[in-house]
Amino acid sequence: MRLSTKGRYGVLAMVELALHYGQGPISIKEISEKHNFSDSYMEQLFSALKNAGLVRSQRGAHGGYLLSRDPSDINVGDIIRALEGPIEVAECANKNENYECIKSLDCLTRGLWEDIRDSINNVIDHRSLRDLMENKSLER
Amino acid sequence: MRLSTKGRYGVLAMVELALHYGQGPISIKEISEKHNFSDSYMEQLFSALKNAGLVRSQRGAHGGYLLSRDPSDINVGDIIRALEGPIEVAECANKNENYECIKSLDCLTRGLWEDIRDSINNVIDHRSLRDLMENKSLER
DNA sequence: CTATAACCCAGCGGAATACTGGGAAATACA
DNA sequence: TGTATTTCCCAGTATTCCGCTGGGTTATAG
Repeated sequence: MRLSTKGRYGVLAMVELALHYGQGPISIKEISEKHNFSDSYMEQLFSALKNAGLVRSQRGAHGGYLLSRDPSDINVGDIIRALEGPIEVAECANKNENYECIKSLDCLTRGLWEDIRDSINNVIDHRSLRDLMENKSLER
Repeated sequence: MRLSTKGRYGVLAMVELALHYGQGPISIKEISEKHNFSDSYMEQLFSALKNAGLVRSQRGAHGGYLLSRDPSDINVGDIIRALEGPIEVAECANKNENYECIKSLDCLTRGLWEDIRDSINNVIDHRSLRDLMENKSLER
């Protein structure tokens, strides 16, 4: 039950961009050197983040990446889903109502997987990059 | 962010035992045939469940496994942790306070991983086998 | 023109996951 | 007493996925 490095590196990198927000682009090299990530691996993550519309890029010398909107407007869920796809604790939990296990015993556990998924989503969808910058926890 | 088959098969198998509670042992064969699991794989899971004290076994003909206590007294968290170890979303989230990342930027994300972990544990620790049998959701 | 960056794509090594197989020891029942 | 049935135990294996490497191309600043 672990997040892959994609999610972890990705969130970390995005926090980095957030801390620089409004101060021009940061290059992949800067980020990966700071955190000891592999350059080309980071590149792939940023490619996905860009496709998801979370960052903008600037090519060429002095180029790099920038957040595409305010840190308070990007939440961790956006980042993780861009990099890892939707949260899916067990296969069946994301299927539609007609999925075969609906009639079998499997269904006794299905609600459980859905609840776990929902609780994860609930955390990551209510935490913005700005919250992380300010080291804020979710008030509960 | 997926549970392994260990966790999924394991919970399912335990629900099966729960449905039979008080009616003698069920063999691995019965369970694995019903759900199309591999016999020997199931065997390994039950070995772990037994070590964790969640089931008792009865060897020989007409033997099998039984819950070691009432279904309402075994929760999903017990089962998943017995089979997969403790929930650990990111490495650092389960380290102690002195872990090195405490001073680095990593810490801005650490609370996040901990919150995700806690929210998962919160779900699985408040759902008993009896709840599953009765298809009860967590009231929220 | 040159250095520096993003971009793009293909492949690969290693670890973990999911599973197989064989042979023991215990128990029920004939 | 013997046989079928079951747990028990351990070792190996197939496969998948994760994390990463490497090659080259295109854009931009100075």
